[in-house]
Amino acid sequence: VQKRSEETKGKIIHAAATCFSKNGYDATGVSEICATAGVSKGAFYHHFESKQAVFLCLLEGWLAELERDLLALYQQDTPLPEILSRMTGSFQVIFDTAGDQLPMFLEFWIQAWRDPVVWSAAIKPYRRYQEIFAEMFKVGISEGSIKEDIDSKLAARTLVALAVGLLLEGLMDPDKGDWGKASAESVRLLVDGLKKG
Amino acid sequence: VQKRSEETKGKIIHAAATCFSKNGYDATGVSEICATAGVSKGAFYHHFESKQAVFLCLLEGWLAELERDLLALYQQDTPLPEILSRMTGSFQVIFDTAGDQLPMFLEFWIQAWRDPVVWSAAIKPYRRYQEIFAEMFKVGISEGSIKEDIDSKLAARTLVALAVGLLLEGLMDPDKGDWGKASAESVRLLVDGLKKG
Amino acid sequence: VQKRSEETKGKIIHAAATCFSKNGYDATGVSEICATAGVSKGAFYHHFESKQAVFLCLLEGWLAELERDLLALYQQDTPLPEILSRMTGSFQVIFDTAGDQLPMFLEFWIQAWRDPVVWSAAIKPYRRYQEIFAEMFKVGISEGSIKEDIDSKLAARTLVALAVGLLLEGLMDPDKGDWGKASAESVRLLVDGLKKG
Amino acid sequence: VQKRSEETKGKIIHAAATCFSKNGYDATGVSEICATAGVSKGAFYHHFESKQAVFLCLLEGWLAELERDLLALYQQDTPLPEILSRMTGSFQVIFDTAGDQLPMFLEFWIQAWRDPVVWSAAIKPYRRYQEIFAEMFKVGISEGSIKEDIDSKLAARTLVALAVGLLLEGLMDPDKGDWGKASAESVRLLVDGLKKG
DNA sequence: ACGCACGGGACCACCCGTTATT
DNA sequence: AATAACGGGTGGTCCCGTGCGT
Repeated sequence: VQKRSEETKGKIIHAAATCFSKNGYDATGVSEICATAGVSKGAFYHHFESKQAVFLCLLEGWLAELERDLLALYQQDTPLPEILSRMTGSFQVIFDTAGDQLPMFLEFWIQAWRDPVVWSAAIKPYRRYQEIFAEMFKVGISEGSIKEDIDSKLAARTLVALAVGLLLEGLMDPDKGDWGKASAESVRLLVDGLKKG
Repeated sequence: VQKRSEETKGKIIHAAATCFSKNGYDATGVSEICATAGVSKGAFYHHFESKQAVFLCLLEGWLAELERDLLALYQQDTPLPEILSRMTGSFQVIFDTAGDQLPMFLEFWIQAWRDPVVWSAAIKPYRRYQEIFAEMFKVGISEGSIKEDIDSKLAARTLVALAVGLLLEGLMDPDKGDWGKASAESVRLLVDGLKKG
Repeated sequence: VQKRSEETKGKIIHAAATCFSKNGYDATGVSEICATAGVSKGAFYHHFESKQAVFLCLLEGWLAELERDLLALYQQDTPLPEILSRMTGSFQVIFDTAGDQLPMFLEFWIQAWRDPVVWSAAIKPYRRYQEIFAEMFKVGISEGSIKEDIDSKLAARTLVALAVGLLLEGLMDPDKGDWGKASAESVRLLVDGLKKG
Repeated sequence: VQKRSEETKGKIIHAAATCFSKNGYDATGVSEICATAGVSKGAFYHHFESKQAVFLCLLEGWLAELERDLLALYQQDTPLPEILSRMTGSFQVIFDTAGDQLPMFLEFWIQAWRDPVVWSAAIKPYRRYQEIFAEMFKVGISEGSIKEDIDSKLAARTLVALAVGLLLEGLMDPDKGDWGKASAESVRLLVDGLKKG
């Protein structure tokens, strides 16, 4: 079977995520990944063309998961403020569970800025997130929970940017215990200003 | 004289900024910096202890400049919304003038996350920025331009995070012509929600 | 097979011995070793962790061989003076065959003085040699060929020190033709003083 | 005046001795010597042509001192065994006072083996030491304290070699407290074998 | 007599990717 | 499918010595 093969590939991907998170893309060597995964270089280059290929694989998985989560939120039949509240409520959870892989986010960003291949793989999903939120705000306006004079696209853009900014701040701040709560409050501060009444 | 020395050091710093911005810290070689600066490796290591030392030097200069600009804004005797409006108005200018060095910002952040030395050099000024903005908001509340029930610290934190997020977005977006304007609008969206009446 | 591997490793070790002997440990570059061995740097660092690792490998091999030879002498059932005589008789042979690698001995010593790792690798066997000789002298006393009032440990220590001193002298003296004979005479001079009657 | 000049030169020489002893000739950088001496490289290269020049200067000083001490012993009007006894008695003193510079001895030896310039500077004095001792033994024979059938040259050579060997052993042994005494005993063991009666 | 800035060249370690081998 | 050996090249650091200036 090729079950064994899939397993090896999984180990490599997992190891790569760990290494990239810990030391960054550039500073991580292929040998290091192999050692962490417990496989040989031959195995690595059998499954992936290059170091970048693993990185892209990682990126795609991350983006797909993010979009899935987002769409799950969107399709619920709930008022927008409630949705955002839930979302922010899950910030701390995100941090606690996937906190180790969070530095990867920065790594993705920086590589995307430099490498056109990574860029095009990252920018499209990113735009889609903005569109999803814009759609949410539109619904919010039509359902009367958001002020009518708000530009839904601008609001979406702002919200996403704020989230990104808060994420970066969370990276720097060692006080991760409070990060989720504080971030939720920040988002609420923004959203409160958009709410009607 | 040691005028020559200062000149050489300046050339190195400038070259390093260029290279780091273009290729990132890790991918930039010392030889590359030297070649760009037009100096020898001997000269480089005469002025700096290591590659990291140049990086730190760059970071400190950047942070100092930022703080200077911020304090200049703060000390003006103007209503807060007007101050923020001016600030956002200068966003586009920043992008046009120092746009090439903006990737350095990300580089700073990522290195700060990894290296404790860089971190402690970056985190203090960052906290100071937050405090400056918090002070601004306090003044805004007392002068009656900001809602009384706003937590000034939270507002400051949110504003800075938003700025950081917008900056990152600007990096990704090739359409830099509109970035300044769009960012200004985002900030206004946030601030409008905080304004009284 | 891994026969090829063993061969490469052997070539590297041999080349390293040559280079260290000729130019010394510090002055020998890894590239030089590789060039002499006819292998690439990749191969070198595949087989050894560092330059020091090859050195230690060399040292261990040398010490092991020495101990083997010594024990072979010890286990013969012959009167002590005869044993020593044979040993000194082989001095010249040593010089002629392994003469080129003799400078390594000094290199070992100096590195052992400086580096604790090398030191602990060298000092134990060295002490063992002293013990072996001490044992020999004890046997010599009990068999009546050595004066009874001789301290066997002191005699062993003195003999080893003399051998070391003669080795160093041999390094300096370009007149290697006579070195073996002269050294044998020196040792006999010492031993004669210890013999009974 | 050039008193200042001499002072600087002295500082450099002293610093070089310290550095060479601590890290060895090859591993010691000129900058390191300068830093230790508290002078600039300009000063260094004003007084010495190269790193080797300082080394040679050091070597010559050392050899001259040694010869002076030896001749002082020789010219005393004392029986040989007494002279040797005194000499060995001063072993421990040597170790305690000049112990730090003792590694220089090894450094001298190894450099002498490699560099003809150093070699010729070192070999002549070394031979002279042997001759001095040979002369001593001759006197010892004629005064009746040494066996008549002893070859004075061989005895001298053996004695010097033993001293050298003991010196090297002292380098390796961390237990320097006992080294002087033990060495004295070793020399006595050899000399006792040469004494008449 | 001495100080500082500098030149250019090496060295060790390591890294990415490939080939021989199983 | 996976291993181990290998190739060649780069990277940061440091070093010896020079030359200008005082």
